Amino acid sequence: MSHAGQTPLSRTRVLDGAVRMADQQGLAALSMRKLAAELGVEAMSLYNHVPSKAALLSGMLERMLEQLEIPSGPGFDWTDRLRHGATSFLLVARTHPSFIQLLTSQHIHTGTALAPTAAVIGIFRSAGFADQDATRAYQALVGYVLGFILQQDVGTIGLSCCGQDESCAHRLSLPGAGADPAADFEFGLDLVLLGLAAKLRG
Amino acid sequence: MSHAGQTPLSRTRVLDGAVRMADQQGLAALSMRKLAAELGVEAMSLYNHVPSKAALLSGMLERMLEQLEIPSGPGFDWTDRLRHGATSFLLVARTHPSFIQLLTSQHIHTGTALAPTAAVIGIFRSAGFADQDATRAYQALVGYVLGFILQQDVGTIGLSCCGQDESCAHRLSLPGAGADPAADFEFGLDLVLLGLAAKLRG
DNA sequence: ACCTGAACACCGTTCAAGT
DNA sequence: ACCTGAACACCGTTCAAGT
Repeated sequence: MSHAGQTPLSRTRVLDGAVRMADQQGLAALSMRKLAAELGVEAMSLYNHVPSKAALLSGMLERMLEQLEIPSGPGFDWTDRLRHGATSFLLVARTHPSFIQLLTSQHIHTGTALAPTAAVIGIFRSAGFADQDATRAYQALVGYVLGFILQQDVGTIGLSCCGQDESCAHRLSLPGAGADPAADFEFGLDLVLLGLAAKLRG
Repeated sequence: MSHAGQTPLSRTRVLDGAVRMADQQGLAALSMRKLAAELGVEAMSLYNHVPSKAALLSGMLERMLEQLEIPSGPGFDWTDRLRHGATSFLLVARTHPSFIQLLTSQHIHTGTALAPTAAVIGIFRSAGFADQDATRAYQALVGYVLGFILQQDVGTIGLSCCGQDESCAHRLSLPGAGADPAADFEFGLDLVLLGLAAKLRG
């Protein structure tokens, strides 16, 4: 028999398996050989559906980027649309702990990869920001969102030395950090969005 | 002879060599074996001065963190001290392209590693922020700085497909991005610092 | 005390061979 | 068209041996 009689391999099945494996065991534990084993197949079979490990990682990233929700329709204030987009970004990062690492190590130029960027720029444009200001607003907002998540990840990983319980007080010597992560995130998000709104008015 | 007659190996020489190698060829190209070769020594000799590759990476990160300048003395407004610290962070990231990647992959709890965090928290405290607000201000500021650099790195690397010249217009479909990176950085930095200052006033 | 060389258990990937 | 198995050039690291 060819592949133990299971449903045949496909790019989708390979990518799904890779994402699941990275979610559960971390990106460092993901190897072509181990992924193949978990799919009940030999390592080299993967190369029929994915040209290289780099392509596998890019495919995983694309799958995650597709999960971003950046509302474009009417019925929402531009700040609310960006707030929704930022929260969606945070959610994807929580669901897929390798998201940020993939984002910063794989460089893809497909349509689905650039769509979120184009969407956010579009929102700033329609809000009234001119070319360069739209770009700077984009960089400020995305910078904050990306950095906050990164920072929390560092804190979380650093925590692992203290056992499973999150009651580790000195964490990063930040008093009261992590008590309400969502509120912490929105504190800075409001700071940036309100600052941008003020800039737009005057 | 023992090591080709050169100056003897030491932790300092090993770390310096590793940082230089990562600066020039990227973190991915840094292996114990290649580092040893460049130091004119056998791979296993490194283990006399560094217990593991993870320890090597942590040591490199510590060396970079020591280069951060966060002024604590008087004669400066608290926003100016933070502005200086943020700019210093940007400089270290430019000098050592692996800085951010090391920061997010190595978790160290030594004094020199936590000093910058403590310094920034201290500045917010002395400016008048209470416990939780100081932490949130810290997260907002560091989040922005970290994320902006990350974002620029992604953009820069993405550029590599267009050749050496930076005249690649569509980059990340950001109009006018990269024309004045320092000004772009300060745009968001001011946004955060001015927002925090306003919050402090009431 | 420090450096070496062989060895082990891993990697990603090529290539010739099978069906 | 797709899967396999052996092979190649790499990894980090252990261990026994050298000086």
